[in-house]
Amino acid sequence: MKHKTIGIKDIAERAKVSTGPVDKVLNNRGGVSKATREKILKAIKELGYKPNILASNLKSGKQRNIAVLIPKSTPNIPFWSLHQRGFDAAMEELAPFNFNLEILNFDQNDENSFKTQVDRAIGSQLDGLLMVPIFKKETKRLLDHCRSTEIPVLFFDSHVEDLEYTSFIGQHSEESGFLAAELLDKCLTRNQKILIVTLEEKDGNHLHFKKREAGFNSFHQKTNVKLLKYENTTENLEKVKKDLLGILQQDKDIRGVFVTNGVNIVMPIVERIGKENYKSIGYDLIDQNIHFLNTGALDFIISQKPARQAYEGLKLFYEMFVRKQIPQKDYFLPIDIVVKSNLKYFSSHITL
Amino acid sequence: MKHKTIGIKDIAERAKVSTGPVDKVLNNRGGVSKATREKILKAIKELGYKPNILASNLKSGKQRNIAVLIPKSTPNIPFWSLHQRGFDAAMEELAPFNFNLEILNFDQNDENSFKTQVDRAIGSQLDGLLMVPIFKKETKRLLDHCRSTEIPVLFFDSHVEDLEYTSFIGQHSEESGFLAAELLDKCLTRNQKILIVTLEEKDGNHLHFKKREAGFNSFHQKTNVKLLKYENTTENLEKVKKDLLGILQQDKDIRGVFVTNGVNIVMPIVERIGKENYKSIGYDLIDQNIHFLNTGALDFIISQKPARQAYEGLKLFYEMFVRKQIPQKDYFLPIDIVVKSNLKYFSSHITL
DNA sequence: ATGAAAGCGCTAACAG
DNA sequence: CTGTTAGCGCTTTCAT
Repeated sequence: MKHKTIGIKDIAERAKVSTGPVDKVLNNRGGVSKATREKILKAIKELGYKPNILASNLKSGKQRNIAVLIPKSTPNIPFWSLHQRGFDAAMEELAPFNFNLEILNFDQNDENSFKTQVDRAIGSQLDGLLMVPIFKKETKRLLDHCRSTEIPVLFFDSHVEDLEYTSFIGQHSEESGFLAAELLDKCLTRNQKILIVTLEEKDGNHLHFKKREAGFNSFHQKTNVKLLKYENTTENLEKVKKDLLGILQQDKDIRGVFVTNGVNIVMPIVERIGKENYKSIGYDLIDQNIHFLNTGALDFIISQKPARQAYEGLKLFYEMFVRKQIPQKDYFLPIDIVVKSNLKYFSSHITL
Repeated sequence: MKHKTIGIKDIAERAKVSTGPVDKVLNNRGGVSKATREKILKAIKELGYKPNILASNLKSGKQRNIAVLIPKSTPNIPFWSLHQRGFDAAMEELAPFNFNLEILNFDQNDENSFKTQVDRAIGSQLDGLLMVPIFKKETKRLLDHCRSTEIPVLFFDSHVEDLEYTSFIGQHSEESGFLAAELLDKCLTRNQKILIVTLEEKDGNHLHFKKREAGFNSFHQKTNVKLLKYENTTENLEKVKKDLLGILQQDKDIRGVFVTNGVNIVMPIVERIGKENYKSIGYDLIDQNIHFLNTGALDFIISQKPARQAYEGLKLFYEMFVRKQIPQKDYFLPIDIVVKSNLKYFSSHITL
């Protein structure tokens, strides 16, 4: 069954022009008189023309250069290495379309390193930019450049308000906190208290943590559950540990622990006192955290789905460049709940 | 930067033949002498040739006919309507590659209707078959036909042992049951009992339910938690309801409810007695179940990800036909935990 | 501003 | 069995 495809030639014929102008109209390249443009658009509509992306990409065969501005992974913060799987998967899938990825790493605690990479991005010949917008001022500078050169910019991981970007992909942090609260609530009784812990890198980007906490609190506005809060930097870890130990030992009504960041530091203390006394929840599927899921000390992990963010980000460029679709503004990924029994699905390479 | 692509011509040149035989070797079409075949394969390897799927599909432009053998959705069992979203998404994404879907519905309680559709599938000109293998005998007949005509067959939703199929996509039912047990265990104390409920259609396919239960039991081999079990068909619903009400009222130590099937029938009874007394978990994101998640009567839903199964199934055919990849045997999708707070991500059309 | 025409890399039909 | 060749639908260059 050879479904008669209508192509650029049919349009040309119908509009009584040749294929040259038709192509120009289809790709908004200009250089077509108003009159013929009208005729062509009319023919396109009448014939219900759908472009053949295979033919179009076969002919042009052009490279699409995508730069990825992402913090570098460190032994302490291996989180940023989790994205690679998604980049790899997408590149593999998009291989026929000549995507070209340049990863630009920076130190998330050092604005200068960010600036350096922003400069490199501005200097290179880009078709698209996928970035974690950690530092606002430099991000704005980069964004201005991209706007003037019409390069689409996708944010991932972190959201920044009132900046003009193309699209965002990531987790809704408040909702993840709200979800965490619901989960702990199911495991605890009403007279039990919950400790909220946030441990921060000294100069880091803490937006996520605040939002998670806000979401958590928002759930508990309707309950009478007592929430305690401990917040500190990771500069003096010994003090942090002593503090936490003290808090948990002193108040035996604390039975829930919500860690917005640094769950791998908190869990050894919980284990010391007795993991069977606590229900706990933390973020991110890094090995240090997974360990405590396996020992049973940590009950839940909420994943930000870094690999999926990376994968969907690149696919979004495919949608834009190859399929000429206009993306939605924001893509909030599903918030996955990971426990010991379903861990393998999320840590393995099976799915993203 | 024009990365010099090596094509079929380069191979021909290198092997001192023309493109004709090269194409035949690449596509295993036969009709090539052993000697030239060797030369060509050598050249392919030496040059690291990668086929250009754009060109290949542009030229051949052939239709791929995929039949989908799936139970029909009914008001009572809307589950089978959830797949459509996945089919739609995949078809949209694969539009350039001329896939053609034929949905063959059957009554999952009527082997005859299945047979009818098997006949239709055998009679039509297929390139691939995506099916729920409910009835073993007829499935085998269809499989034999497909093997002899070299049509790849993907099973989804249900797994059938010792049948030769290409690949399976779905949920690992035992593991989902094990997960359910872990979740309830987090919410209950050791002296509380759990009721396992299975409600079956009279002639249905109950493999999933048994496996879920087995997984659940397997978790509790290491605990001292008391498990009770209630199993019945949905033929006499009044009796079922009376039975359940009796069981729950009589034994106030029952605080957990695990429903392998029919959670929408069980939950009204839980609500009647007092939903705050129970932690409960059931399967499938159909509206009737979602309702109880929203009222707070049902704590967890495990989704089989029907839309994702449908989507991945079609994508697998894309991998096979277009990208000429050989699929793995089994794809077990991640087991998602859905609670009230993250429900919207799984019921909406955002992601699959 | 428009038309004509040469391919992109591959397939498939046909001739040798 | 092997070589030749005409396109697939679109982009792009060059001439008009």
